[in-house]
Amino acid sequence: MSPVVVDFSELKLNEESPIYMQIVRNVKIKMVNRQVRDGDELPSRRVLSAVLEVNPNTIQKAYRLMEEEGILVSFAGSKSLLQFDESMIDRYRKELLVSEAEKYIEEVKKMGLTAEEAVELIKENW
Amino acid sequence: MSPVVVDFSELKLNEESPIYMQIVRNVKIKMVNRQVRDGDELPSRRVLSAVLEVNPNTIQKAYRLMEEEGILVSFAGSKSLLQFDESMIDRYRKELLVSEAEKYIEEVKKMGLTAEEAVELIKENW
DNA sequence: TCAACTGTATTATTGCTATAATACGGTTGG
DNA sequence: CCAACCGTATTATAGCAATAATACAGTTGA
Repeated sequence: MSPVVVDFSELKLNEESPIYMQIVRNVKIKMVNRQVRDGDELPSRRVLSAVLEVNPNTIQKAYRLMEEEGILVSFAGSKSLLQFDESMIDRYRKELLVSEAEKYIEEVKKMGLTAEEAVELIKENW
Repeated sequence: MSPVVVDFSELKLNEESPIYMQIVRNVKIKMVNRQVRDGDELPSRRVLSAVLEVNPNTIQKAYRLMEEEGILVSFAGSKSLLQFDESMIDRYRKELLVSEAEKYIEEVKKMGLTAEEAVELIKENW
């Protein structure tokens, strides 16, 4: 069976948060969306740095962070493999979604919106 | 008539964006919420730096940015006054609200939510 | 086998945000 | 008048993210 190497070619980086955090976040979103599976392989640091056009050290920082979170295992001189189960997917899904909702709610409350107006604003801009 | 000096004592700074930008954004929100009026006076750089416990240079950067946006006029050795009209309030209100909605929508779409689910998530977390 | 990869580590440099410590000249109120 | 404010400007330092250029040892596949 051919190895499954995760694709990052569609990832668009922005300047609102550190690149290494955007990469970690992107992996979590792929987990939630079932675009990656337990055991899938991440591109090497050097390959991904070329694909995303960022420094290898930045990729290393992202990978190290995922290792510390326990979703990535690296073997010296070898592959880097994703490692996670359903409970982690559930946790990340909730974390990602609720934090986005809370951010939105906090900001529109500052501008005096009601829940109904906040909902209407979402529908208008969907 | 006693001068109206804008209050910043309730402003909570975070570390998600530069302080000087948070200050500018806070003034715009105050405009939208009618908490400030055209002609109101901002605290001096030194006073606000003491209130917010940040460096005077950071306040200067925020004030300079507002001058460049045309909502603040400063007189050397004298007061700093807000200057804006209804059309600017309308513009800022739309800018602030739509950008928040778009950010939320973009993120939850990444996780495959439908418009209905996105709305439900807002209601649940309101 | 061995060249080409892999992960890992180090040092230097750049840019931005923020702090710190001053300095200078204009404005103002008692 | 003049002390106490004001806005403005400069220089130095620090931390973080990111880049750049290497280096080294382990793994792997043709």
